[in-house]
Amino acid sequence: MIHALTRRERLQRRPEFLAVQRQGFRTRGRYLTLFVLPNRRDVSRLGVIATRRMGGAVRRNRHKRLARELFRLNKGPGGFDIVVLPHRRFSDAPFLTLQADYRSTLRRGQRSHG
RNA sequence: GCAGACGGCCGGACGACCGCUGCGCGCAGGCGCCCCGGCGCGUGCGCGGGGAGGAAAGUCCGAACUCCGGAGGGCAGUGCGCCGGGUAACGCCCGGUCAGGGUGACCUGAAGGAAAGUGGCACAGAAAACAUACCGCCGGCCGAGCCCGCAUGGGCGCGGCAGGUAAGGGUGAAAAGGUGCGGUAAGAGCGCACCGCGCCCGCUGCAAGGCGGGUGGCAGGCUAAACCCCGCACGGAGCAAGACCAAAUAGGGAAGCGCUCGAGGGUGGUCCGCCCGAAGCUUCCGGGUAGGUCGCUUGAUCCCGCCGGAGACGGCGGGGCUAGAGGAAUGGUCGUCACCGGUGCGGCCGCGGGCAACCGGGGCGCGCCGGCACAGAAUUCGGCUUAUGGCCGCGCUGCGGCG
RNA sequence: UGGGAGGUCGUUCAAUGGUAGGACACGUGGCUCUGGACCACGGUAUCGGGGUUCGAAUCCCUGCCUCCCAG
Repeated sequence: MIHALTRRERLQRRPEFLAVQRQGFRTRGRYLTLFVLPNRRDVSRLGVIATRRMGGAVRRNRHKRLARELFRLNKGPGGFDIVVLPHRRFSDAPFLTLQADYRSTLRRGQRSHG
């Protein structure tokens, strides 16, 4: 199932996040910032940054859920670690707007890695 | 109609598609262990049935549970504090009492003790706590003066001395009851009436208290969310508690204390008691491991009915199982219908103004647009507090209008 | 998740329950040809809301924010 999202497709540990943020390519969209790094695997993996500065638990959960949904519905060929940093107004935008923003931002990030 | 008080309830509904999670069943295949067939842990697919809240929040109280030795005694410390009841317990809840606030329905209250002791009360003021007397008021004695008078004498104000007073003035948040009448040299509970206060008695209430009568002319400022006294309660930590399995290293360096005259430890105050206890113990530096299972959801539980009670709540009977994740799931898109707000349309209804055309605002209907709060379980309960969208009540209060 | 500590001018520190005070910074004026230094004057604060008290930065309750610790 190409639209599934399992635990293997997630970044979980802090060293993994730091590697993507430091070595990956950063592209900034209207509602989010992406860090993209090739990972030599057959699947892509997702990590979401939801710090306390964004708001309470409800808003941070919503950011994570929306980011997962974007990743799940827009999987490319695979082989990238992607870290999503939502911006402040992220969860106020309609989903289709976010999806368009995500797609164009991700395309720029992946093209930079050839 | 407007404003308000009180109590209770809900926290959008349904459907389609795509996902997440752990439980049960079925299938496929991986790793580890050994007694070679099982056990444990993870993976994928299919089906079935579950999957956030009234506050899950803040972490302000109380408990359950677990470990610390069986939680012993004194001191210290902390918390609570009208009365009766409820509860496993509480700082919570119910019913009452008193005090304060509000026109009222109602609301609020850490509400024991100031004649056990200690402390504090700035500025102002004479005086701020076993009372005193600044400006005053009052009479007496002494001195000198003036006036009236023939005179004994009388009057007026002034100064001094020793007193009597607390009415008036003034200060302050607060000055030894308040108001009125009598009384007096002036005054004063000095006397009287009413109110306040203390004591006694009676009736009433389980009690806090209430009501009534008598009596004393009046004890005595405020502050205990100041120290404190009295009464009651409290051992300490917290699910990262703790238990088990697996893995891992080496007993490396420095300083201090101690070797029976006893260091140190036994979950943190201190002393006593008790226990362990010796060639080591404490602190710092350096190094290793940081994976899994249980605890983990059946409980002071939820729903319904009956009974007891004024109520909080309790008892009995029947039925239900209602999240257990773990860097952390409960999501996304679309449609229909509710609810709220704005706007447009004209069909209808009734109201006010105007002779009328018409104007104003209201309800119903249709269309469009927007909104739909506060907020996310992390061991589990009982409360409190805070945040927040609405609904309901033949109910309650005040004001205004009409009949 | 659990356990603690603390909020005072713009910054950093004070203040037995009795007028919130310095230092640095800031503003104005003086001195100087100008600037600095110096001198004089001035503005600015008790995290919010209640309560106790005659009186609260201080005591009590409650909310908000910040920081620290962990097997």
